Amino acid sequence: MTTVYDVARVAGVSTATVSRVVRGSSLVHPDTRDRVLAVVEALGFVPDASAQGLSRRRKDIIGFVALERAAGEMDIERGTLLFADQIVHAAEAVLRGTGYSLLLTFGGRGEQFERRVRALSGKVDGLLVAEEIMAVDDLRALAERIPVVMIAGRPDETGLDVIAADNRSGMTALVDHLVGEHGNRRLCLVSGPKDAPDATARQAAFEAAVLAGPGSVVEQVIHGDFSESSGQAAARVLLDRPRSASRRALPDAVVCANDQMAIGVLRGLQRAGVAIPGDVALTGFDDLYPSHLIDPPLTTVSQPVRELADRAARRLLARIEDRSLPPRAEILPTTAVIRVSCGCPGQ
Amino acid sequence: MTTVYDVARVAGVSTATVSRVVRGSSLVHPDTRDRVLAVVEALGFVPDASAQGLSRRRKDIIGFVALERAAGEMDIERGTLLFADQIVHAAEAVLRGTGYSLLLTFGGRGEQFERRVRALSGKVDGLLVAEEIMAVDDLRALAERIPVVMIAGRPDETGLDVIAADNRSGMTALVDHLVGEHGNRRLCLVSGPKDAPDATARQAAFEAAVLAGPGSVVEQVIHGDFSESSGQAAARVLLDRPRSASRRALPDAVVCANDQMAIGVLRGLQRAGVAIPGDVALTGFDDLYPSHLIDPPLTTVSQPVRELADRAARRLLARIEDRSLPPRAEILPTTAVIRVSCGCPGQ
DNA sequence: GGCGGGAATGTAAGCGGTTGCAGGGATAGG
DNA sequence: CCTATCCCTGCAACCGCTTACATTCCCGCC
Repeated sequence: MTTVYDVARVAGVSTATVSRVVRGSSLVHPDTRDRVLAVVEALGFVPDASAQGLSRRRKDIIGFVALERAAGEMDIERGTLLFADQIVHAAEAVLRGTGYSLLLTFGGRGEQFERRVRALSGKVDGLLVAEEIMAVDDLRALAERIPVVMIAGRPDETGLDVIAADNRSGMTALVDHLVGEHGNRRLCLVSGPKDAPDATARQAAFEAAVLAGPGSVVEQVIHGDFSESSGQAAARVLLDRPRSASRRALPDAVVCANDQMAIGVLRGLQRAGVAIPGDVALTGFDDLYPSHLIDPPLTTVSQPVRELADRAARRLLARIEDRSLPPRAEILPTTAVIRVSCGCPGQ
Repeated sequence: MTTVYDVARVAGVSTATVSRVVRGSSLVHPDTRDRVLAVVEALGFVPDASAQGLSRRRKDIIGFVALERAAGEMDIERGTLLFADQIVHAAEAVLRGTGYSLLLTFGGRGEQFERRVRALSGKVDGLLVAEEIMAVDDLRALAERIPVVMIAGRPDETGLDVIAADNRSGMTALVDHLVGEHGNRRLCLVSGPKDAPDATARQAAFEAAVLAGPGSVVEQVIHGDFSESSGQAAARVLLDRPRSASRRALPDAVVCANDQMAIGVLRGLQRAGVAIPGDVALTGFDDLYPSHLIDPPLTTVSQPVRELADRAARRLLARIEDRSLPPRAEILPTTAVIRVSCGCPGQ
């Protein structure tokens, strides 16, 4: 491996000069610079990042930690671009121009994982943490050593930088659309697990929005687990509802707390001969699924994933520059994406 | 930032001992070890990876370089798990147990990109390079400095380690299925660009397999560009074919060189009232799309992406251990994934 | 001619770990 | 009681690059 010493010797200068040339310092005579550069090229010299990092106290690497889907989920998710992947791409794009690189680790809670993140923290200048992957205490401990920015965590009083999306705005817009544009009155929600923060936030927003609508009512809330199969189960529940004189069996619209469950509901209802959106309007949440493959295209709420990652990366870089920045929670709005499953015409 | 010196001082030992404890060396008295460990914990000491890297001549990081989809493609690809993402997950899974981390960079050919990869090479112990992202010469130059393993590149005489998939086996199995099981005789191929190695390989395999079939013929080859819209264009070409006494307008089966184009063809034909697979059998290639969202589920050829990445990662680790390993090209078979669009019953 | 000043370059001290080698203490054997 | 061994620890020299500070050299000007 060629080093600055090799280059210095061959070029007949000191290592200081080599370093200055390589790092692009201005205080080098053009002739010298050219000579050194030629030698660098000839010898194929690439500075060792460890040595640079040690000397400059900066590694030019930032870490990204996210949940790995379990092996079981893998098949379910097969073919879908995950939240984490989108974040990776967006964050990498920000870093691209800066000389920083992205180091990543996936995993889930657990002793082993904490250890890995800890080791990881020695390799990076800052950490991007997606979702609620670690206990808040561990996060705080981490944040004391290196800058940490959370993506999509609960923007609570952790005292950490957080960039998150607001479940409310999109859900409200969605319900307004369903009620206002399409005149739906009797709405059902297929919610997530009761202990999932996102699920409860979406449910609260849903209920508030329906309550605010002219004459609209929450007819039923069914709890799923965010999986497609739990969506199918929800469909069965809907289909089994007794029809009475005062109400038809199916509601006007079914709002789901994520896209996967919406797909499940869609499949379940379609299989029973229910037309979507003809008989029932249906919506999802997240906009992670490739909606153009679904028939009908799914009306949903879009999380600004790339924007989230983009801002988080920038925030982290800023914090690395200036460790004393006050931590801040930044909340981005979600938006309703109107496609066809709500009853709107295509295209 | 606490260092080994801090720990040593507090624990009343030398830095050597601290280092030995942290690295898990056996030559430390249990009592000493416990004392040091306690201090490490109390002080929240995490060894600096740069210093370790410099000293041990190993960074415990491997790099991954892949093509970034252009901004334009982004929308088309929206919601699909990309080749690169799958590789990232698989490679990371291999590394997870080893103490190595994955550092990644996306990009495309171009001066700027070469530079970035070069700088990257100073940060890692080895490089995983996906697809033909760099000129072979640049790759060779890289490989002279650090271990490099290519994923899915052409397994030609580059003298580099390559792990690639074989287009032939899957395509052959697919055509055999179409011809043998479903009795299709008149087949069309929607191929890729003429200068794309994968496209030509798939086309050659297709033609050979059809030729080998009992009475089967290649009725037409249409060239697309791997995009969904080019698939739609291909559908138009198929629909415009003159029908004559000797042949119906549509072929028995349309084989596509990737899934995207297959989706395009599907949409185009369905829109014209053609039933898939009732009127025409249709197949894709890659199995990257979330086929369970498509109606009908797409019969296609599966690239063993995760297996590719898994082996590449292992190979790279092996090469890092022993730089003198002879380079080897490893070719994995592709397999036909029979779903519904070929005419088979679902589930 | 002498001197202040600025530009270009060199010297060398770190940066924070790791590890070969040496030292010291305790135990066992002579 | 002396010495050979075996453990356990410490000393100190790197690893390769950066950078504060020192040095040298060249101008220009009084």
